[in-house]
Amino acid sequence: METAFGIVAEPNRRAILSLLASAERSVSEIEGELRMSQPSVSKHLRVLRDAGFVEARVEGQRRVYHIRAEPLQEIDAWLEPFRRFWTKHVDALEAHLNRMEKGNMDSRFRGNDGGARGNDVGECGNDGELE
Amino acid sequence: METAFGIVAEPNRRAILSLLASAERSVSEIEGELRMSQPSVSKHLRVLRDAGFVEARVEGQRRVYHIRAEPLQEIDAWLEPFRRFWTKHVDALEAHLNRMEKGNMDSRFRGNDGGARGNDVGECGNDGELE
DNA sequence: CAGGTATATAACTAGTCAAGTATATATCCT
DNA sequence: AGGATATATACTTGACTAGTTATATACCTG
Repeated sequence: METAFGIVAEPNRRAILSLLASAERSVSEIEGELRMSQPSVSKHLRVLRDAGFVEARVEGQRRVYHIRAEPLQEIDAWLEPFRRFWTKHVDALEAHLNRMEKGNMDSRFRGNDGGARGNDVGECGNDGELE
Repeated sequence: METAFGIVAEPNRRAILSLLASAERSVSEIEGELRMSQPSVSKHLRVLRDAGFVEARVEGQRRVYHIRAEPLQEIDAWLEPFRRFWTKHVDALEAHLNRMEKGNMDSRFRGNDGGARGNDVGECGNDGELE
């Protein structure tokens, strides 16, 4: 499965990515934390690396793997046309914004108020329902 | 493949979803626009329906399918811990926020500064998965 | 009711893929 | 150098899955 979606379809691969999301790790660390066999980890990492999800830094005899953004962004981008299906209602929006901003804004951005960006909004009447 | 990711890994399924993102359609309409065989479309729709991605409304002899948000939101939520990898830089952040807010912010939220929300992050959302 | 249209399902087939076992390569340590 | 540690790869096997063909079901129209 060549596409980013196919790569991420594998549960162990998602587990590896989630693990690396918090901090980079070596193969054996992943092996230990996820309770998978070493060849399995290596093979998944190979797939992830080929697809650009992760990158390895050689450090002695270990390879330390870390996340690369691009393929994940691709998935994020694909979701775009669908977001209107859950950002229509206020509470859903708020929840989503909470999720979005949580832990991402560093102080550099705090002054830049998040709400007032000047883009075309029009109304929020959510008319675009299909029919 | 039970998980939302597995469902979306199939290219034809993504094509169907993308099609339905713009407007609901009947089976034969999908069949025509995507150039796939009717049984194939029906089978994919069955999978998508079972997984909650779409819902069918019976209309005469046609079944009109439309998007349901939940499973897609689930994928969106999974991406959360990774967004920091591309929202670190200003322009990327701005672009992302633009995408997020466009058409979604109503006046109720304009005053609410975006950066200060405080809730816990925890770590990787769904580890206990493997098998 | 008959014939046509729209959609769903069944059975089979071929391709894909993940896990396991065994082995190869590379680096560290003494 | 030699042994231990860390990681990668080869090969096989079993499971799953998408597509096709054929058929079933439901609805609609005259």
